Amino acid sequence: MHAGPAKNFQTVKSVARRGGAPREIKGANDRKPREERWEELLSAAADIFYEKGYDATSLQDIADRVGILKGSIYYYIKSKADLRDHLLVDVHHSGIDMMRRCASVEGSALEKLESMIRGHVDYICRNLAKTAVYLQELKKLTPDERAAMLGPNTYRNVILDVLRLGRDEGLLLPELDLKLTAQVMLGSLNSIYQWYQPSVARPCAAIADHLVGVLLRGHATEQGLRALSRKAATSVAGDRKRATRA
Amino acid sequence: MHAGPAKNFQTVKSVARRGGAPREIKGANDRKPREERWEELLSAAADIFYEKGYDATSLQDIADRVGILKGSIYYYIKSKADLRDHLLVDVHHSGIDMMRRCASVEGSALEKLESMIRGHVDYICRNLAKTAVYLQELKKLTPDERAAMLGPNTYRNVILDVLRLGRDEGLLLPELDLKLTAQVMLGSLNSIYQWYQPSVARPCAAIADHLVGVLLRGHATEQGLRALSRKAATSVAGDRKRATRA
DNA sequence: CCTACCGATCGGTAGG
DNA sequence: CCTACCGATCGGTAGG
Repeated sequence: MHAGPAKNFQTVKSVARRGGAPREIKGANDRKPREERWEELLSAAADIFYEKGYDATSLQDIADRVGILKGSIYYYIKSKADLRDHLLVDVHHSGIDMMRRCASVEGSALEKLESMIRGHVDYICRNLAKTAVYLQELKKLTPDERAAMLGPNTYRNVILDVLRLGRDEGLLLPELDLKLTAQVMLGSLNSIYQWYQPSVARPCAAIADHLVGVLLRGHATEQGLRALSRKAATSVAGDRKRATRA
Repeated sequence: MHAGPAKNFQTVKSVARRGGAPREIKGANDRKPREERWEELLSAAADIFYEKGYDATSLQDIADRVGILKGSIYYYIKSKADLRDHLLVDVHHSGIDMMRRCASVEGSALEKLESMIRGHVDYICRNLAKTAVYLQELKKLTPDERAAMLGPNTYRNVILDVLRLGRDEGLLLPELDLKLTAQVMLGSLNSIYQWYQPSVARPCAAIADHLVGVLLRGHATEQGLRALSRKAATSVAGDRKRATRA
């Protein structure tokens, strides 16, 4: 299943300890620092949860991948759900932070939106396993559990704030239901994890470009699109101009 | 493989036949006809798979909901996976059929596209549990398993065909990568199952309207949008015109 | 982190 | 469809 060193080196250890000699005799098989092992556990858990799903993953699977015994995992966690919750909280906060930074770039609401789209697509592609676990397992929690675990901040609200700004600036179509818009935008971006697979042929940036184009054209006013195309050569509106010329 | 349960209804039948008397002595506790029970099983399975996920659902859960013993489920299926596969195949074929019918409406590619969007949104909202199970469990299969179970036809290809038509008609932006476009469109529509919950406040049709608007504006040429707005008073392009005027 | 272990539950089956 | 059952595995724990 995985090629690693032999796993039961305990006897050697106790012998070495009793002898008074430094216990790092076996080098490669030595215990790792707590923090390091913990990171290994989190990342192995994310990978296997991604491959098989949380429920179908046993602690045995995770222990095997990391190279310890199943029971030893309880040296680090209190329950299987505990391991999952650590992942959810980590992903949530790092993702929301990223989204916030993107929302705070200088420029119009459309430029903020473009930055958020690129940031989110990039984040998902770079953290496929963790994002997938996050999105899939979050749905199984009740709203109360979710709020207790992650706090009141949501991706949807970060997007919604920028949408409201854009509407006030006259850059977004006035007939849009902004809450629905935020939900659909977020869903469209999130759905990437369902089909994306790292590939040279279609890099992550190409997907981001595509989504920026479709979503901005889909929601912005003519005025908004013109303002955007006046600015950047790399922007969507720019792409559209170029394509139209060709 | 998926044409309903095997047809060996043995014991009870033969007893009834042999005795000649009607076997409906116990009234409330009576066995239901095989087909009826089978439908109950499929629908209970879909609901519970949706609530807890396939892996976290035990056959005991399903048996309890239907009111039979766990072991008795094997009168209808050969394995737990068998039950899931029946659901996947059913949803796939009924969904693809619906999509095909939408794609064959008279009119331009944009009108076909609008019909497909409405049809798919409606299908998801009306079959939330089954769709969710379909989308979630399908991802866990290898491409080979998927092809063996569902055949070569995919949602993505039905959409792709219409997109190619639209590009040839000059109704879609020429710079679009159509395969990527089909994938993203499908993902955007599918993501509805992640957050939709039946509600009077925001009916399914409002979501469909929104997506038709965003997706058509996001992908169509000016010419395509104008042609569409010339036709229907309820179309998106019409909405945009009205909004711009306001 | 390992040893050694437990109760509960799981999918599944033989036979009627 | 029920009775009666099984081997395997699961999450988890006491104690070092």
